[in-house]
Amino acid sequence: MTDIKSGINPLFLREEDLRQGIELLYFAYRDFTAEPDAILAEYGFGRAHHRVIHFVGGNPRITVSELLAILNITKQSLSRVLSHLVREEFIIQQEGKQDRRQRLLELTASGVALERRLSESQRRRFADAYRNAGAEAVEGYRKVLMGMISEEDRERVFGPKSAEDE
Amino acid sequence: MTDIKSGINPLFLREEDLRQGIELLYFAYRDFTAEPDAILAEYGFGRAHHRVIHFVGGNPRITVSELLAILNITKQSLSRVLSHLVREEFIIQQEGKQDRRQRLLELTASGVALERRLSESQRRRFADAYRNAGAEAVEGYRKVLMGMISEEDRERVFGPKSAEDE
DNA sequence: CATATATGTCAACATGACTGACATAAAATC
DNA sequence: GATTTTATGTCAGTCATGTTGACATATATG
Repeated sequence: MTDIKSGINPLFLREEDLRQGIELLYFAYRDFTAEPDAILAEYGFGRAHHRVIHFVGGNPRITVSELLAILNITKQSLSRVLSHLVREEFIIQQEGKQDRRQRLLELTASGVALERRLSESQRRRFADAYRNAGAEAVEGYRKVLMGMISEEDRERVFGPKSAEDE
Repeated sequence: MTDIKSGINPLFLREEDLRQGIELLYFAYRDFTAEPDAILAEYGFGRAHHRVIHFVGGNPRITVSELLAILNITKQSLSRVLSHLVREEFIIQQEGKQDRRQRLLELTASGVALERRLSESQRRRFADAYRNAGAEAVEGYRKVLMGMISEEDRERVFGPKSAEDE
């Protein structure tokens, strides 16, 4: 099943290597969230807050529904962390001008500061790993993971470079 | 931050690219757990059960403390899922021969069957991504992620099995 | 005007982490 | 042989973050 398909079965498709790939992803993800988790705890925030801060930071004036589509959680789940972040003034909501039902989300100054602090930790980790692995390896990392994520996410998050709506 | 340290600052260390690397890891991890989660739900199991099944499957006769060290959770957390898996006969515990305090863990026949089913889903995903990306990219993927995980995990999980790159 | 959409809220529940305290059997050590 | 340490388990409570379902309100759209 892992094998016979095109007749060719490259070495890196051996079960053992696939298993290694799986575990690498598991451990890397775990280690990569550890440091931000510790920072967030200082503020009484959790990983869910981080995600919101990350994507609002990267997509200023994003709508609630766009954010929900990216995070792929229910509005009730988002509501808890988002209102928490708004209450503590890390995020502000502004009424949309074209569509006044929308609450456009943006980081406040403290939101930006926290976002920087959190992402710095992760960027450092990536920068180190990238530097040690080299440019070619980075390209490989991208290729493999890009092939693993759903087309939906790929288009939504990595596809567009053009500004749209609003 | 996107630092100047060795004087050289390769293109792939630009903040934008580091951010892409971070998001790739986030989305890949999420998508990669989705299918197993659905399978597990059939059995009334969750992601925590999957981890136990995975590492017991890959390390037959593992002790509880070794498993705890790999999973990096408390014994109380492990206890809940492990006893569940034992009760439903996906895992058996055998008294250690040298050390009779130990409960060596092993998958039962149904445990193996479930492990196969879960890992098949993830192996397929990896095999596809690997095949599309090519051998060189796979090597890059490994290099980057290996550099991102803690030394502890690297040694414990990837050390003894396969001698890793230079 | 009628309906669809964007957002929010209440309430209940599940999962999987955590801490802290305590229990038992067996191994290791004095 | 007595004591201490280790491997494991258990009770009880808490927290973060996900879920479903029902309902509310303002605004946009046909």
